[in-house]
Amino acid sequence: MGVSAAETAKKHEEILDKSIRLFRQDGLNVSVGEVMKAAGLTHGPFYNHFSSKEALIVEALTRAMDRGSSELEEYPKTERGRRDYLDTYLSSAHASDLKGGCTIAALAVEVAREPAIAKPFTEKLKETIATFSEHFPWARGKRQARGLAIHAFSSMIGAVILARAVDDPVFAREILDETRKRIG
Amino acid sequence: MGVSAAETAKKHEEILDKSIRLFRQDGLNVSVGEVMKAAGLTHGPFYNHFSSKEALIVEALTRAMDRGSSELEEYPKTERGRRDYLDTYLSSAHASDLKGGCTIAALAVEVAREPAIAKPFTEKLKETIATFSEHFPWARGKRQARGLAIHAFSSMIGAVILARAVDDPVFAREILDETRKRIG
DNA sequence: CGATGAGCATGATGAGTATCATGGAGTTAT
DNA sequence: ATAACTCCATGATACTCATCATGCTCATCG
Repeated sequence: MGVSAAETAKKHEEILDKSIRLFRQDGLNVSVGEVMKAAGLTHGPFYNHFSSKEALIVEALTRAMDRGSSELEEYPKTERGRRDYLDTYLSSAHASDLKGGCTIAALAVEVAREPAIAKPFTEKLKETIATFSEHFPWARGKRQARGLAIHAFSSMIGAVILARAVDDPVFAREILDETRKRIG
Repeated sequence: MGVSAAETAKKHEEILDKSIRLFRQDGLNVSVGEVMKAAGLTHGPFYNHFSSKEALIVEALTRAMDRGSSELEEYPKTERGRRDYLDTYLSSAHASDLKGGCTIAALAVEVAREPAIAKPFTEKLKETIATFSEHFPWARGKRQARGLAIHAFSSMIGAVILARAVDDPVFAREILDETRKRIG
């Protein structure tokens, strides 16, 4: 089954997109076979696309975090835009959408265990914090924008992680709402 | 090699203690064999102690979170005690000690992926939040102690998780310090 | 249009995994 | 003390996994 260059490129994209969803959902130990199945292929051709599973992880993680960054930057720099972003991030819908949600919240802990992927993660997190402190300047003029951004972002990450781990929807929502009230 | 009841009980404890350290360090997919080796046994007798790997996970997680709770309660209810607790939690030493550190920060994401263990996790987290809002009443009298406790705890969890995932010690410390400055 | 080569499916390999089966040794209840 | 029982080590079973090898099929380039 020879395949055109365009289709090959499309499959490559597909592997990346499906894999990051699986990684967020089930963790980095999702098997190569599952990734390929999700992309509509068998396990074999994986190594025509990536040199190893670790290479896929690095590439998928980098891309996903890039997307997260540009999504963040797309939000208008108005008060309203910021509110929407925070509302969305701390929504029950986001907490329920592990697969499609924030990559940092889903995978940061596993990154800590796999130092090989820490470098791209660190870069992207720095960008995110920078964007945050630029566009969400709660303390504009107080020279504390960055510190406040770090605190706000940490609490958002923590809240989503806790809300997801919790069995009780009321408690989960309380975590999200109480956090939302206190940032931005 | 028959073994006395006392030694058996001790081995049981050892399996629980070593396993939770391994789980925090490397995640819940640490193998039964590794756990048993860490406890000084071979893989076989595992099923004399636990009915399944999942049973071990539930028991180890519950115990670890109980310990975390009582540790938290042990801190004196003085201003100084609270400060020490927060300083310790948001220290570089804690961030570096994945194995021995906070179970919630290490395993919450994996709990979200393994609903079987969500119930004990939820119970223990509720206790933790309750203790927090009782003993760390930043807003005593304002009727917002609980909300503030949730926000503070979320940001602590998030900060430790991010600091651990990050490659750059200066950035990691910044995350911890900026968070520390803004709670309690 | 014909040769080349990339990407495909199938299948093999070797390592790791959870769990169960077996038999021995010492502890314990009788 | 003796019998029974419990926990141990070793080994077996039946997966699953990452990675590599093979051969085929078409897209692409000359």
